[in-house]
Amino acid sequence: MDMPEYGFDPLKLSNQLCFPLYVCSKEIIKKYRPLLEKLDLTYTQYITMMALWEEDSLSVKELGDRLYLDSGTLTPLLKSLETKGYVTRTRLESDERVLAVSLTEEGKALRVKALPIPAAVAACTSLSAEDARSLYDLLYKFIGNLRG
Amino acid sequence: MDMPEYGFDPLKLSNQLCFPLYVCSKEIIKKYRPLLEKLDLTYTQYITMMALWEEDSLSVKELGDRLYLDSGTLTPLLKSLETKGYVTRTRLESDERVLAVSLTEEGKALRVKALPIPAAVAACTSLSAEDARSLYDLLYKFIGNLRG
DNA sequence: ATAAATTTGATTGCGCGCAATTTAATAGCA
DNA sequence: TGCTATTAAATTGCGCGCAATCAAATTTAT
Repeated sequence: MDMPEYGFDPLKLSNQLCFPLYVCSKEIIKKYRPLLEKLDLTYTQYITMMALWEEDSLSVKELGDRLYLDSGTLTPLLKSLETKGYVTRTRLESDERVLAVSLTEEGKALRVKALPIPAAVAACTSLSAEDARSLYDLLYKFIGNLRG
Repeated sequence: MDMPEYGFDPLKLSNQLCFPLYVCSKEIIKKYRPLLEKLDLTYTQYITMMALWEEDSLSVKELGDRLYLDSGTLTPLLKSLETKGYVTRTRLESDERVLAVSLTEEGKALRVKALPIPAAVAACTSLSAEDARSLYDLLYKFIGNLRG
């Protein structure tokens, strides 16, 4: 027989922290889509390019560490970026297990077209600078705690 | 010819707000996986069940509005939940376009097995109560701004 | 030197997530 | 009454996201 319940319901959607995280992530990525379409990139491809714009020639492993993605996601994604002509994939002579991913000239040039994107997306959100900063800090605190 | 750049780089991964959102969402859902496995639910199925535990018998449309999901995601997901025996799918006589999703007895009973999950996940995060509250509030502020 | 363990990446398979299209049913209106 | 517009789901197709497995190369310990 069911007992009546009082007070806090741990299973209410509005009592979850994960649910708004999940929604925010999806909804904000949705804002990127029309902008990235012009560059022929998906969001995951975009952050991969960002990692390479910061440091050209990274291994799949290094990319995975920085982007929190594994090879099951990266391998087909990198092949797709190679097909688009944005990156090359070359195995190291010194260690044939390591696949080095590097930008092509076209891939490097794409960065200029991507430059206005962050501000364009930020314009959709209308969070104050302080709120955005707080959110940023809390998210990284969260990630830091999770990694273990 | 390239100009040297000074100061803020809008395309640095560490200058993005979306990236840590995306990572947090994925990493926290990863924490749910082993817990939900025991209930034979994925995370998306879990939040669908949560919506139904809150209010039994919702249309696909209502579920989509509450969960920020569309029919392309929900239709196969709900068929899967039906196959597992957790929900039924019935069209309304009054309006045959509307598909009512309702809990079976097994689906209702599953709630008890799910009760300890939120606390178990919260234990992984070790955010203080105040930080969790701040994060929660900022995320909903963010969602509120995005909906337009 | 050689066997065992580790590391790196590829592959496979499944479940979203979503845009676009289609089908069916209802509501609004001349 | 019909005609149109709208709404609700389903369907299709593609790209992740990730667990699990596999193969190859390297490191290590004996």
